Formats: sequence, C-alpha cells, structure tokens
Amino acid sequence: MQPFPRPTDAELAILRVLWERGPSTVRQVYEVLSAERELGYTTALKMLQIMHEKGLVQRDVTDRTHVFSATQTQVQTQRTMLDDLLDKAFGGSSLNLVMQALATRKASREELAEIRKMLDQAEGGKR
Amino acid sequence: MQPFPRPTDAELAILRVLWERGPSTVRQVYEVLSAERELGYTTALKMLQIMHEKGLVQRDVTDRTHVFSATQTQVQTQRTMLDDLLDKAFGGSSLNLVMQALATRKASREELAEIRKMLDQAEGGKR
DNA sequence: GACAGGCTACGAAGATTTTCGTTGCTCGCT
DNA sequence: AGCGAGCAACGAAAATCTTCGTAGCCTGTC
Repeated sequence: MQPFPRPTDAELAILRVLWERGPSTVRQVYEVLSAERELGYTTALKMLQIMHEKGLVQRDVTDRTHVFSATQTQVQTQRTMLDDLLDKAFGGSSLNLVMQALATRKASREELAEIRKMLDQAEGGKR
Repeated sequence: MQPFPRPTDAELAILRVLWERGPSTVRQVYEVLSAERELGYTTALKMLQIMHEKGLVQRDVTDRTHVFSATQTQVQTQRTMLDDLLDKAFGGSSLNLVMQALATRKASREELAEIRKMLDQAEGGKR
C-alpha cells in the first residue's frame, strides 16, 4: 500500500479547505463546506477521521478540539493526481495533456507568457 | 444528469482498450485486460453492460456476439477529466496545471517545441 | 454540582463500484 | 435430435465511498 492514496472527491473538497485555511478544526472545515452544499457536521468529522487513518491529514490532539492539517501540500497532491490521470487517460503523454489543457480553457495572455517563460527554463536546463 | 458521467478507473481501463483497438467484442476486451491483471470474463461483460447503460459505450447487436465501441473519443474524455481535475485540485487554474505537468515529467525537446508552436497559435488567435 | 453546549467516537445505513457464479440461449457439429 | 462451446443476462456478494444518528465525554456557567 502506498503511503498516500489518491484522494476521493469528497476528500479533495476537505483538502481544499485545509490548503486554503491552513490547520483547521472540524467546525471550521464544516462551516466552509456547508456553505457550498448541504452536509452534516458529523459527516465532516467522520471524513477527517477516515482521512487521518489513510494518512491524508494530520491531527493535533493537544486541545480538546482537534486541529487537522493536510499532510501533503497542494502541489504534491496535484502531482500525484496528474500522474495518475496521465497514466489512465493520456497514455502517459504529458505533451498530449498539456496541449489539451491549453486548448480546453483559454489561458489569458499573461498566463501564456508565464508558460513560455517556463518553457525557456525547461529548455535551458536541458542544454 | 449529464449525458456522460466521468468514467471510473475500471471503466477507463476498458475505454483504453476500445480506443486502441476500435470496436471490440467482450472477449477481445477481456483478452487484453486479463493480460494486464486477473479478472473474469463475466466481469468484463458486466462492466460493458453497465457502461452501456451509462452511455459510455455503444453496442452493435447485429451479430449474436455483440460489438462495443466508445461513444466518446479519447480526446473528448480527456477534456472532461481534465476539466474535472482542474476544478477539484487546481483551483481552476490551467496555468497551474500546465506548469505542474511540465515540471513533473520531463518533456523531450521535440515536445517542448511542439508546445511552443501551440502557444504561438493560441496567442495568434487572441490578437 | 447540575446542566447546556460542543466535542469525538462509533456503528451503521445508503450509494456506488467492482467482482463473479449461475442460468439459459444459440449455434455448429455429429 | 443431441451435445458442447461460447454467449448475454441477471442477481448478488464484496469492496469502497458517503452520509448521519446516537452515545458518551468534557468544560464552562449558574
């Protein structure tokens, strides 16, 4: 078993909150999520408990009200999920994936320039 | 309900076969998949039946041995899944996603040039 | 110290996904 | 006609994911 399984959709919703807010209590996570969609407090709690068992979040038990935080950064998780998607839907071709990503959602000119800069770096490092 | 739900992992494995081989019988799909991992013939059959109910595959019933094919092209499916991942893990930033993709797996110089060409086109179209 | 509110733990139901055994049909062969 | 191989349909078990009700504990307030 790998240390960090790919998060499910519901788990990702929680991770998004933790990434944005930083270490948070169940109630804080619950407040954010219940603003988006209907869900019970204990649902959020249970999810966090399960995610803790999976190693997706850490738990600070010092206070009675536990504080949870993501064990992986957003970037690390993004990388994991991207790799997974690459294998499962793009035949491992990152070129293919990048092209799709650029084609699908129009990037702003600033973003395109950003990417171009990135390309320069990548090529530079290769020489 | 949207017409095409996001395929699950097992469904994607089947779609990969259909994309590569084109329209195929259950047995043909089964042969390919069982070479990769252990699974029963009826499992592949059931999956295809469920995928048919979901609209992910079409079925030609002319012959007694049915012939299945994907209803969405690989590119269309890639787009769907990328959009989904973008929303759920990248905060909707395709820039972010592209950067990750480029950073994670080293692209060859030819691929980088290919992407650059793509960028030129994208910027051109924007002017 | 009693109680009210907020907290975690736990069990379990419901929903979805994945797996396969069994059944019954159909075709080709003898 | 009878048999055997291969096929689809179906039900259901197993596994995983999502949801929440209930119970029990702790802590501050009156």
